[in-house]
Amino acid sequence: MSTTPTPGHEVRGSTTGRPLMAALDLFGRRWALRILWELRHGPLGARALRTVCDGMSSSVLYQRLDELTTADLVTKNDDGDYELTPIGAEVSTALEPLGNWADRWAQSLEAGGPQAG
Amino acid sequence: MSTTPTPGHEVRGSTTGRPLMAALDLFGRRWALRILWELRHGPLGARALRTVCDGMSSSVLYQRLDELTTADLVTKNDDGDYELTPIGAEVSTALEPLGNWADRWAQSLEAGGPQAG
DNA sequence: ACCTTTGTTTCGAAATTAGAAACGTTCTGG
DNA sequence: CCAGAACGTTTCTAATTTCGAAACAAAGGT
Repeated sequence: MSTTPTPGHEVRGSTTGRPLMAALDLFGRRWALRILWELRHGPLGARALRTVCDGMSSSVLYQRLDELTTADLVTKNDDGDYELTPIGAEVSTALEPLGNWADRWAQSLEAGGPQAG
Repeated sequence: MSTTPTPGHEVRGSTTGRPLMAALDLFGRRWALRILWELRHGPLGARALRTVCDGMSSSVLYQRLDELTTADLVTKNDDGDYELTPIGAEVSTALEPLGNWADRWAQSLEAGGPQAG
């Protein structure tokens, strides 16, 4: 199967076809966000990508790569390495605030703790 | 089981404990991002939340709610409704650029198409 | 030709998600 | 207090997804 979520189509969890819902479906699949994140600094070969992703299973790697390629977020360059497309590169930019947020999150958990009132 | 990813701990897909990796694990679970998104405008009861999420299965809803609560992103208010915590509300803010991105993504797919050169 | 590294596919096992059903509680109206 | 309806939650089985290892082809180096 190869159901890559795309704007304008019904996706898992939403029938509206809104772009954000397609994005949330696509990015909600395991490792999808991570792959984009790891490619943000430049192209990587499949094996290298798997290594930086702490050894994600190859079957999932290729499935995600296929989805992300269909979604035009990732492409294979002339060297055979995977890299972000222009619009794919914008994802990691759009995700940057999330990186900052995560640090604040960590601090807030240290400070108050999840249970501490 | 109840393995809620938190900063400082080993999470699925990363052994470093970096906050972003914990976030990526937590948010990479089905419906997690969507729940935060749907709560961005205010509290919702469980049943209402399930409705706006296009009928996500209740078993997953409560599992996510549990994880997000443990992660201190969601809390249950005095009315019994679920709402974002302060740090949880910052997630949807941090996610806003992603909403804008998704619209550009949709346009870029319409314009060139995934396959079109 | 041989060994090594990389890219990719396949397959059974393990984990996650889906979906429906069920149960207790709360609220509304007698 | 008693029914009925809506809500919150838990539980169980089936389907889907992900894991993890193994295998094979292609490319490079010696």
